[in-house]
Amino acid sequence: MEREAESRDMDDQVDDQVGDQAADDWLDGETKVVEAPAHHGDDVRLWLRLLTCSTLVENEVRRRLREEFDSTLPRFDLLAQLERAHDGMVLGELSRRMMVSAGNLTALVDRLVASGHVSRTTSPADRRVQIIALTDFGREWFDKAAERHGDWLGMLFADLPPRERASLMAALAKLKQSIRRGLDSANGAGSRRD
Amino acid sequence: MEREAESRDMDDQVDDQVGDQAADDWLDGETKVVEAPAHHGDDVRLWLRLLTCSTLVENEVRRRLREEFDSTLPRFDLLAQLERAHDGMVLGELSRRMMVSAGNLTALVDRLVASGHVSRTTSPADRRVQIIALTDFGREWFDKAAERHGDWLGMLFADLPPRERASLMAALAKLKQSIRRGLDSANGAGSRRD
DNA sequence: TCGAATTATTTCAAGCATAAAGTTTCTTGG
DNA sequence: CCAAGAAACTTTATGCTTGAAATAATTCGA
Repeated sequence: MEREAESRDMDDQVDDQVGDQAADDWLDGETKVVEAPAHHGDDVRLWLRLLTCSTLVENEVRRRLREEFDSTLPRFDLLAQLERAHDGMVLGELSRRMMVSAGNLTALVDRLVASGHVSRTTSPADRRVQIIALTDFGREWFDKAAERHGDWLGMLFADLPPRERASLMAALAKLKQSIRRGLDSANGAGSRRD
Repeated sequence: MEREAESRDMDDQVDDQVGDQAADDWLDGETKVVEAPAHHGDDVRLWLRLLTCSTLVENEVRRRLREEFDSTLPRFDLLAQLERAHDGMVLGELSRRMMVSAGNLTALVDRLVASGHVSRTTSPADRRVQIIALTDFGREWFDKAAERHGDWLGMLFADLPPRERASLMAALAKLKQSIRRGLDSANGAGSRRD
């Protein structure tokens, strides 16, 4: 078995000696010999490193939102999605973009309506549809928070050399493509529009 | 204000025309002129891209853990931490490694004790301390789950070209360093041992 | 047209996560 | 020795998150 429990924080101290031996255990074109338990050690390490970085950033952003704005990341995220949609956005679309379940949003939107940041309107065309939109107050609030949000990220990423930054952006784009393809092939090859 | 609400999913379609004009608004070595609201557009884009990737992976791993093992990511994470600690691990250490609050773990450990995956023992040396350890059953379970976990990641990352993979690993290491430094300088410069 | 299927959202139960306050136990300085 | 303080953990209140089931509205086919 693979030992993958390297503490998410120690991943750069861990000795990387897995050595992909699982080239391909095929005798001919049809018979697989050993059902080789390919280790995927590199994959796990990559994932843990990615996860560590996003957790660190996420926790800091959460902390700051709470301390400076007495708010939360989901609230900020939702307003951020709405910020460009000047005519509001349908709840389902919000759900897809934020990659969270619709059931989740019901309560979140409730709270944001209660605090005056967004409005919720039933679509006249289709009475099933809820349209969520920023209020003026919500927009003002978001503008302030977004500026600080940028500052925090700037601070966190300040020591990343430009070279690494560029290659990170490029590699993450490739990674995302790979993930999407992986999701498509594994699960139904249904149309991915999100 | 910066417009940063590019849907986390559309970030590679978005036209990147921010154009870092905020070089440095200094007249001499002492006086900052405009308190320039540096946009940090690149920082935000980098963050959103990172976040999208980890959310996609995380959601898929959660889904699979639930469907194939009727389990959750926090449960898996906790067992993964324990897997290497053959004499168990103190709850506080677990909390630090998993980057979650201790209060959170109390209930999570309760459930894992109830399901027979881990044991919880009060340290004889210090009766405040709780030692959490894998049971045999927990270890067997984890071994199976970890193998599948590796498979899933292998599938998701399969289409990532080796070149990008290498530069991603390297760049993420740098990124993590930058984040850590950012956290240290912003908040207290207290000793970071985690 | 009318009933079945589909779509959009809400409700529900359970689990995850946090910060702040509380409890128990240890440590330490006087 | 013994209080003050620190440390490890738990409790509490609140919010986020999910999947599954329920509800309501629309669409579509016969």
